[in-house]
Amino acid sequence: MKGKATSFDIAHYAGVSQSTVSRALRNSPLVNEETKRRVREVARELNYKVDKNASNLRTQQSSTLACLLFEDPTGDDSQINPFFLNMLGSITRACAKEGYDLLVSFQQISDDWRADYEDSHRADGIILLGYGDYVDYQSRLQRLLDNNTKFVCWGATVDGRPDLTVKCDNYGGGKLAAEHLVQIRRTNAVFIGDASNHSPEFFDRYKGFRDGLAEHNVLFSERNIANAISTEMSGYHATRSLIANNVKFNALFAASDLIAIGAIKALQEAGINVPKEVSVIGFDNISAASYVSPALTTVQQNTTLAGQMIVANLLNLIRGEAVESTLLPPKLIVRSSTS
Amino acid sequence: MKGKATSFDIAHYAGVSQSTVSRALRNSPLVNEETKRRVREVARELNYKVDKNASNLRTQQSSTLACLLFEDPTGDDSQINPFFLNMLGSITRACAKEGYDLLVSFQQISDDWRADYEDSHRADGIILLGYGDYVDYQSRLQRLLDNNTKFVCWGATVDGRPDLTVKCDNYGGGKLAAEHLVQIRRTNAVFIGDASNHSPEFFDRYKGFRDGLAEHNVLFSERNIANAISTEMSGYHATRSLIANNVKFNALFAASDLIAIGAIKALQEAGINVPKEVSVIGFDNISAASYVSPALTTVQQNTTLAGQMIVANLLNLIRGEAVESTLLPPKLIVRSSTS
DNA sequence: CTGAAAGCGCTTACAG
DNA sequence: CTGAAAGCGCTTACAG
Repeated sequence: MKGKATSFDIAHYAGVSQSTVSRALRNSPLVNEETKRRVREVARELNYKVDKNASNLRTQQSSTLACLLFEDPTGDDSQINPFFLNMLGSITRACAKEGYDLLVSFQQISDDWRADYEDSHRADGIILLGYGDYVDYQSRLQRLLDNNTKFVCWGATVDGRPDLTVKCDNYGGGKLAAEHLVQIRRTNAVFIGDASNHSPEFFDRYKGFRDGLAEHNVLFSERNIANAISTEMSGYHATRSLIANNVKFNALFAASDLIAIGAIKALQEAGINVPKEVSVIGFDNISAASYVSPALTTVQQNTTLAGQMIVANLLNLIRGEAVESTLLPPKLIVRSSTS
Repeated sequence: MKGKATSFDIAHYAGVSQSTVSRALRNSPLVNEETKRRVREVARELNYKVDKNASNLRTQQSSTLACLLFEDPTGDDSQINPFFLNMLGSITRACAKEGYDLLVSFQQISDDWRADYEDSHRADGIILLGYGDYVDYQSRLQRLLDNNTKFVCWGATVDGRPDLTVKCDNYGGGKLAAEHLVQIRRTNAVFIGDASNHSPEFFDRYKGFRDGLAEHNVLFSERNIANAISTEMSGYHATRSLIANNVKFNALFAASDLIAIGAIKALQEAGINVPKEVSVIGFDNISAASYVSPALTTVQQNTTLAGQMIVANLLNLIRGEAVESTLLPPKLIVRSSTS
């Protein structure tokens, strides 16, 4: 036989019709057990596998999800935020568990999104991951909605459709950070990250932090915010400029671990001891957080659960079932960068 | 119109035949420019995308590669060696650049490989990533060969088919480590990792290391090998047992960065100063290597280039072109864990 | 330059 | 329980 075996080949050798082969391999209750056995044996012998293109074409679905991973604009070639790599791992696992394949695609946030996986029947639904400018993001999400594409976003909310988002309780996470600093009496704090509606996740972390301090009668001044995107480099420079501007503080809350790691570097270079002079808290709990010195206190996001919820919600959407807005609980991990 | 538009819908609205629509959208030189323009406009208006299942079925190819990522047997849910996550990132990028999609699948090394992506026409070729027991691995690779599946392996060689492997020059990398230790006069070394044909990559690193020392008349005793798989935990325990057994050494070469990071922890817990009393060298240059304290000297593998070569070689195999065995040059990155 | 038609390999309603 | 047949939406050889 030349080329790959088809269901007709199996039918021929098993002495049945092609329809019966198809039914037998899909384990249809209509088929006689003995017939099934024979068909399966021939299929195994000929190393036959159902052609997914044909089967998908016929059934009009793909048993595949697509994951678009947006990168930070700085995006040098090998630098992906490890947090998203963990998410990707968790999503892949969750897909496998549900019998779905996962198409992965890295996207420049600035490019036209290659979000046509669903239109081209290559995927039944799409997962959107990554930070980016939220304002720009919204119009594109709206376009996906208009096309009736099934999708779930990590972090970013879609106007009027909270069910399409899975995210960490960023506000609550910010509060956890504030409460910890209150407890260790380090309330003269700065916040590093974008505290604006361009980065709603960071903004929520900031608001939770500010409100958490306020609940203990600590006023947080907006002058103590230094803007940064989620990279080590950006955290480093933001912290340096705070120091250069003579801002006095004994605690630093960074919107992400990468920012915090850059901040620690800047502090140490300036001869400022962490945690003796400045306590530092990050957000995410990437693996580097436990390696950096001093080990970083941080607000953990449960990436395993996040991946599972994203996939579960997306599959429900695809099946046309109702899905609820999903908020995952953060958890404070105390290490030696705060005291 | 209900459901998604098809090429017949476009044909209807553009006033041409369906064949012409297909040709126009594939930019066939046969079609009149004005006709193309009209067809494309209608396609855009109706948000038409070619159905990939139909097109793949017809052309018998998928423009998709599959990447199987094997996990270490310890594999707790969220722990994937960051080195492979970087490789995955680089492979994804390389695929995108070539116009291919990437299917990602995590596999337990012990399971039956879900390597049927090619048989089911879901992928044109397969990329195999990850450490595992090489002896077990070989028979499965042989099965892929027997099925005439197009694939490329990272690290592991396939008997008689060196062209199917892309790997780092592990032997040369081991030598780099040895030469560095000779230079800083720390030649009473131990090796942590599996130095056997079950882990050919680690074994090569070991052999390069041993031979590199021998070239400078330093004899390396096999009793200075402690077995470990590529996890922090395993490196930690291996190092502890060396210390417990009273083995004396002033240098430690770990087969991977994760092992090295675990080793540093064990040394520090035992009150042994790194690098004053023991110099430590890892392998990979994962991002944690620069965060750990002291920052880890390591042998870097160029993951960006690796991903590009893997994809390039696989595409050549798929096209039926000749491919050469590919060995990537390692590079020593000196940080503060050696002196 | 364009169209009518065959066929890629399945799944499933229909008929028995 | 099984088979013959239609049809999923394309691409491309063939004919003009």
